[in-house]
Amino acid sequence: MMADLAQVVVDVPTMQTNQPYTYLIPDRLVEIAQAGMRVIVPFGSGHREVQGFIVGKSPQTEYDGELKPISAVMDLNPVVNSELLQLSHWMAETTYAFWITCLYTMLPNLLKAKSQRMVRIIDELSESDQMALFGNQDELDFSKVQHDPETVHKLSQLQRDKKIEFVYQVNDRARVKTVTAIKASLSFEQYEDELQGIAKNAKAQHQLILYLQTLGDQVVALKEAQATTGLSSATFNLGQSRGWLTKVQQEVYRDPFLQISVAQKQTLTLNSEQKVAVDTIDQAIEQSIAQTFLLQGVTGSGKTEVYLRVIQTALDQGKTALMLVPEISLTPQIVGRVRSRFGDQVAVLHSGLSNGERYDEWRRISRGVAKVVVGTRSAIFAPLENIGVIIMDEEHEGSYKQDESPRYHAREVAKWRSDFHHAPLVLGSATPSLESRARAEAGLYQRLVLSKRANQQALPPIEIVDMRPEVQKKGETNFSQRLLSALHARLERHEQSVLLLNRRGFSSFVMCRDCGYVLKCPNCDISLTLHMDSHSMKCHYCGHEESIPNRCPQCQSRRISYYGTGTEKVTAELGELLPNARIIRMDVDTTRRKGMHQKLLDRFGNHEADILLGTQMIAKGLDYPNVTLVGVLNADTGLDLPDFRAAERSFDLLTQVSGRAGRANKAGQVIIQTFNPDNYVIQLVKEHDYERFFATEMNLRKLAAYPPYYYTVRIMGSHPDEKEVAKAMFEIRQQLDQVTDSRTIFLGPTPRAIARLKNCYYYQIIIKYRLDQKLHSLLSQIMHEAQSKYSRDLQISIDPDPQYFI
DNA sequence: AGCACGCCGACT
DNA sequence: GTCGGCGTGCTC
Repeated sequence: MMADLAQVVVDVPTMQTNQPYTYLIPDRLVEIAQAGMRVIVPFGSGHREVQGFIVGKSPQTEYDGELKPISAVMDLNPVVNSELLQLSHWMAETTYAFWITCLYTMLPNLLKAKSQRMVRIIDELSESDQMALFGNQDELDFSKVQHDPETVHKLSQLQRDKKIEFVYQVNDRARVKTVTAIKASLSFEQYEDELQGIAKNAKAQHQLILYLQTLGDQVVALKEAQATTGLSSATFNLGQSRGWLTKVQQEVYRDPFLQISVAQKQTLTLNSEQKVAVDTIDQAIEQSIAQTFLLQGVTGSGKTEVYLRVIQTALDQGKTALMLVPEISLTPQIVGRVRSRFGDQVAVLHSGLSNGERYDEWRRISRGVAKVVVGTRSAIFAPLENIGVIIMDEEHEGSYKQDESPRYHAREVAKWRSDFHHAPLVLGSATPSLESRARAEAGLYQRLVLSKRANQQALPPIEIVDMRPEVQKKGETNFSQRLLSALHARLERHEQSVLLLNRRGFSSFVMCRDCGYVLKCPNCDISLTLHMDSHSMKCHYCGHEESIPNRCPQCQSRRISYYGTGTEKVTAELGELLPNARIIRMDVDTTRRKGMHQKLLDRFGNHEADILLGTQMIAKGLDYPNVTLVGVLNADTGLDLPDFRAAERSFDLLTQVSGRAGRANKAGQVIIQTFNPDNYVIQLVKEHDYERFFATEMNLRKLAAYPPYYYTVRIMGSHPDEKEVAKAMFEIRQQLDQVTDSRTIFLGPTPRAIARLKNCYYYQIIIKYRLDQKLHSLLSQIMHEAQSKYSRDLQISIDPDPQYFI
């Protein structure tokens, strides 16, 4: 029996509608409608239509109400295959997100249709209403008038009088880019006949026919045909009207690679450690084993070459490969290398692409044209089939966790797909996350170590400079004598230096020196940040902007000025200390414009500057042979944040930035300035000793019951009224206490460090657990009940394994 | 989300 | 008496 019912997940992201609804498949669509296709369905009262996904078909349903039919099917082929459909469901379950949100997250933006609310006239209006509201049209886009209360009021009256109705239109935005192309419409002999018929002096026509004879069945872009023949478009038009050729619209893919410079193709020989790693992973690919490997390699140890080799193996086996990188803009070299090795088989997916480019890359993957995918977090959903290997470079990076719903971790999704495809997963890092390193310790992951740099250079020596005596001697400064003379030496030798200003958890704010007043955002309880570019104070959370005060609003003192160190201030100080040095400053302000990031790096790479001074963003991926000195101006700021991962992140940052020195044949040197020279993080960075850092940090995590010993979940509640959130969150806490395992630990509810944000109050409960059978279903239940149980404005979100705790 | 339904206060 | 405010429940 033909299934004629479809289970549809509708685009109404609420907990109450987070389930498949049953629809009739009308006869005309029975042959077409498949699971994984987007559909338009009527939903709710009135003429409301929404987009949805068919997630299954069935001949029967439990639902005994009246069924509505699917209005339209939006796709000819499923946009979500069976694997990704299952994955979306799993993700919705494990991240407490709406199924519909998960489905959209896996697809390019363009496939999210925009629904338009139109107002349509159904009965004659008075002359004045007609003109005032609709003019000469009989339809009106409601979104254009919805902010005008008078018009809205008028429209709702007319609706009540049944003069107008509201209609919802769903427009698919996905457009395929096409170019005009031509193809020959006659046979070789027929063209011979045509040649007899044209005038002797019609040279252009003659040439056109000769050209068409060479084409055979080929379809050639009109532009290209013009270029090769040198004939004008008029000639081709004439050819069309004579019936010599036909014009067709040919689908093309937008090329996102035009801007990425492709590095020189080079074959590198593997050292013995690399060889072991490659062979081991190759074996898992060939035998289709879903083993996870932790590829632990010091900075510059040639992890990329290992990736490329195992991708090649997957391709040789007729399989595909998926490679994730933390941020494309920071690792353009890697993309370049993959592309130079595998050419057109590579598709790239990252945030820098336009919606159109992203859609085209996605289609190339979907159709099996692209067999290797390189991309950032969301590329983990690339519709590749028959995956042979999945690679995650810099697996410890926080950017692999999405910090909005669905709050998935790409590592977990990668694991899921690795299991599904029976393909190995390779996690690469110089400073693995404690979670991954601990799993390797427990034997769940297989550890592969690259302990030597590929270029045989030793890791650069790291020197720790105690800033306390420096500041006592010279007063407030960002540069120790030691660092200054090292910079001097580089200038004289025409070598380059990189300076890191650690700004994590640190901002330039305005403070009154007399009364201590700090300028804060009126909407959010956080300090405003000084922006010299725009001469204003800005809130980094809500975007509030005001002018820089010259008198303290509290005590009227004029001694109100900025406090803290920004790259601007440091650049100025450096300019005074080393007047001859050419400095490039890199931070969020100088790289805000698209492409600026790469431009600045390119300038530095071309030795147009001696010193690159920047924030965290300079720590990764930078690979310039002429850099022999790395200085860290203030190693401390990240160490004492109220976040259990602060030490781990600092270790990673300092290790990464140290790795920028001495990449080629010149020896490198690293100088780290700190007010805490004895801190274990600083000391172990100096020793290049990740393993001891791991052991030390694991002990601390064990004592404090944090990951990897415990799992964490955060429940966040928000409401415009503080009393409402607090009440609801305390009730949730009680509910948790009663049901969950006694060994499970709760923190809170507490107001967030920034309790008020965008005029909402935030409270959070942190849950730490090891084994808790009931917790998951209880959390799902809390999500479900939230809307009906508490105030309607209460927002509850649940974040499994949150990355930031402040 | 968006809409209907229903229950209360303040108005022609 | 009724218009319109918003709290509540439902959407195959």
